[in-house]
Amino acid sequence: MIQTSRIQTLCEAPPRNEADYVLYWMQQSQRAVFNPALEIAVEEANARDLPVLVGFGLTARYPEANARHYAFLLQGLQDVASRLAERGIGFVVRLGEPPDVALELSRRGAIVVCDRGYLKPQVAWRRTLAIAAEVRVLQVEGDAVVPVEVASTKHEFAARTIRPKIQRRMDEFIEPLEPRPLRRRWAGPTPAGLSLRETAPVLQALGVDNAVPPVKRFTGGYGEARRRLDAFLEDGFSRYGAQRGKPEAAAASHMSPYLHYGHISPVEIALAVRAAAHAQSEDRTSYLEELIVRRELAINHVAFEPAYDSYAAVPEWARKTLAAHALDPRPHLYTPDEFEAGATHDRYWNAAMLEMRATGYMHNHLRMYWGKKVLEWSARPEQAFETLLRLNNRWFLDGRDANSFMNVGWIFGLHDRPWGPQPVFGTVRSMGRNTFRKFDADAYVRVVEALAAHEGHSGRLAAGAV
DNA sequence: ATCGGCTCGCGCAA
DNA sequence: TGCGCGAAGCCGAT
Repeated sequence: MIQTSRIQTLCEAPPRNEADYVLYWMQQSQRAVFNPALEIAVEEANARDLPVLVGFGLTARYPEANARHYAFLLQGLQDVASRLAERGIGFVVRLGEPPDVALELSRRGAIVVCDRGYLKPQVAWRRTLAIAAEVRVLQVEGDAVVPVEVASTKHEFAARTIRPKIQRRMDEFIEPLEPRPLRRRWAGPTPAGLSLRETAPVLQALGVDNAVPPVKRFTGGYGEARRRLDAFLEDGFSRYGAQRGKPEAAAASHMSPYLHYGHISPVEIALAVRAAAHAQSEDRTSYLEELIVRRELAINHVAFEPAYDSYAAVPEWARKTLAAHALDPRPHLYTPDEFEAGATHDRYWNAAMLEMRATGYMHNHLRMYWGKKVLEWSARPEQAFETLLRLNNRWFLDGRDANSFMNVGWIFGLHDRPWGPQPVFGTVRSMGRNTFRKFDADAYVRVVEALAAHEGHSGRLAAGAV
């Protein structure tokens, strides 16, 4: 049963009688497993004795998109292609603006089903289609556990304000989703589209920024996401409680890039975590807190704060105190390029930057330290915000996510409380060397050097003064 | 090693 | 209107 609160009608036009298929316009939920939009499309098709066609619009014009992001995305689409073929569902990927691709394919469709995204470009795409479409368009929200407006109808101030609202409702939404039997398999020729057999020619055709190369550390797609999840639950989860604060221990599940591209459903992860055999109940609780409460606080932030991608999204108390300290002397001052090059005096900070550049990932706790230092070592907080957002969105596989905007905002006080005043930070929380009391920072540097070498980065980190 | 103070605003109890 | 409390802070006193 798919909860009706996951479904919204974006275009009220009647379904088309003379149609060849039901179209699922896939953009956010890039998976063929545990995808409620896909299952709704199957139900709609079965009701009309039609096959299902899944269409995906691939644009190189998405803000800040680069070869790293697209290689991962295309691996995910390869996984989608093989699973849909097995299930007898048609699949076409076309170059173009997603709503244009969807509109074109909708002309032979009885209805259109799409998934939901929360960022401004994703919302705009769906609005564009909804205005132009000549058939009914249904949106199915499959990448949040609790649909955004069910959790809250306003911008939440902090985790503690949204937590009870989510916890009250989440059990209704943590339910299995079985694939529906398909009445009619896709039989005709597949509409013209890109071949996904090889990703390199597609990257070439897209002409995306090659300065940020693909990574070996993470391979995209549902199959890979599920394999990692199972390995984590078998092995890592038993160490999660004790080790999760330790970036050098690799005790994390690394689901964030997969969640960002919709390669795996958060509901599927939540079910698996609840069922995990060797887990302590505390570990389950803290994992679900991050997966659901924290992640959906980020979704609430981008859904209800239109300025989420600018410094204006930082709460007023924090902007005031940072402004009052804008002229404080900075003991170290770097340009955005120096940050990006990992050329600071701080060896541990540089290691974090190298992990990000070389592998597209950074441990959560280090993301905080790393970000707080960019605030501390930039000439102005507004500039630090821009630097952080750019680095996040450029190098992280999970960049350009709702979480990216929340994490950057948190550095400046978003969803946080004030603390005793410090230079530069004012009453915004600062972070310093205490961070490294909690884990073996030198071991972390060695881990990063090994990971970077595996990605083809030569040489060791410069010694640095710290 | 541990503890209190620093400081703001939401949301609930009253 | 008062009060408890919050993403993992820092500093100084004991």
